[in-house]
Amino acid sequence: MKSMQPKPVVRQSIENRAADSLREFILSGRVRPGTRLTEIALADQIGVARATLRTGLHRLAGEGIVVQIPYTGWQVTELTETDVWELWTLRAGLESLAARLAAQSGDAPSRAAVARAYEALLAACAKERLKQVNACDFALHRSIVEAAGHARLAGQYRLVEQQVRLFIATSNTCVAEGMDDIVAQHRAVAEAVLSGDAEAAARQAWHHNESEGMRLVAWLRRKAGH
Amino acid sequence: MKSMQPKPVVRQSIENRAADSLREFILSGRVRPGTRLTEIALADQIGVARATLRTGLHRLAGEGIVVQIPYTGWQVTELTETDVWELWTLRAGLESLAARLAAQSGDAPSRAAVARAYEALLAACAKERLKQVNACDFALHRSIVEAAGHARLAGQYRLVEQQVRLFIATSNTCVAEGMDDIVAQHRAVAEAVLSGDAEAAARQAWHHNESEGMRLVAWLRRKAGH
DNA sequence: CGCCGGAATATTGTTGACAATCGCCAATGG
DNA sequence: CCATTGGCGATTGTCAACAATATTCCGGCG
Repeated sequence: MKSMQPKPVVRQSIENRAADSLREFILSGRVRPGTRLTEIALADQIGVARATLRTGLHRLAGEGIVVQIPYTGWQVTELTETDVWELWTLRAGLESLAARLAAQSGDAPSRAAVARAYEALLAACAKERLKQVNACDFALHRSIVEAAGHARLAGQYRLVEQQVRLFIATSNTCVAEGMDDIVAQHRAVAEAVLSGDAEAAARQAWHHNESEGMRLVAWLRRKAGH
Repeated sequence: MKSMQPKPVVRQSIENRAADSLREFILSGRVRPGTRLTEIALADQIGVARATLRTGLHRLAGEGIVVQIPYTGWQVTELTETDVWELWTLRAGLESLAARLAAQSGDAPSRAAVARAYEALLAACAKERLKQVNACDFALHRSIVEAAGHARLAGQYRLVEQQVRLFIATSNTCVAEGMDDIVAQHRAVAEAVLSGDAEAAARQAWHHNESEGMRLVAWLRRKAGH
């Protein structure tokens, strides 16, 4: 009877809590790319010592979310057209590998998770709720990567995903071109993974991310040409 | 006239120097996997304050070289059979992508660097100096990744490479099965990259790393079976 | 002798104070 | 007027001290 017991205390250092709080804040898009963040202000805002906050910031710098400017401050990462190309090609490469591994050796529970994530995406598209579609889109990608059963791959993918989130939250773009397009692109990947077709899964995962990345790069170019 | 000017002063924070010193120490193989490292001892050894050293350790933890045990100490990462599989599959995936990009769009200087690195590997194999062969092997791989012109890919590859180095430095194994094998495996990759054949480059880079990884996993299994 | 509980020890986690650096602005000199 | 220099303020970088935690050790009891 779990409900008869008090909930276990979650142990997490203040340093890690600070990093998590900062990450959430920055990935929310509420602070613009290039914004200077100072340790004194942030430490005051989240209620920890400055040195504790530094640990968090160093961690986010390692994740590519902030950039350290020595003796000056920290900046929220700005993502250029080249950065977008890099993120989407890297995401394509990592996901392609994950889809291949998931198709080859994903176990029944992880396959079920992929199937559920795909169904959730379909349902969100049917309701045409863009925010929910976006969340389900990420969740499907993630479920495929988790289905690969490869911790390092999942860890590296998470770093890329965070930067993809940062870009989407701060760039005022809509990644997809329509609900039908979203469904079609993800169907090919999901079906290949679920049917165990490793080659097709790898190819479709690559293609989906690559084409999305090229679309975004083109969007950035048009935007820059105003 | 560069020689008419004093050499620029290299600015690097003590925190970063500490991280570099620690990384070099650990990757040298002079400390065994699983060894507990304490902040007090390390800080004393490298001559910085403990809090400064902590920053360095946190950085290495983010790179997967050490593991943080809260309130207890830090440990040099131990790499299991699963870890080896992960490292080599991930390295294969990243290098496959890099080789594809290098073959597609590597510029002339970076291609020349790949060619030089390959020639250096051939020369080292001809002399049968294993330590030099190993260094040239890493250098060739790196040159291909740099030729991709993709900073994030190169950054993520570096993290994998460090852990590969850690494994090799601490595992008492010889990765290759002979000079002829080394040459043959690397020739296929180098030639595909240099000839601009993206598909072949990707395929050969994957195959080389995958087969090497499988060999190591098999070696670990034999070793564990004693 | 083995187990358990409490205390001690050795460390890490957090904090605040001092040292170092950078950027900006004003003053000075050519 | 423009370029250079110096000073100051705002921050970051580093350090040492205190707080918190986990492990080890020791003593007592069954």
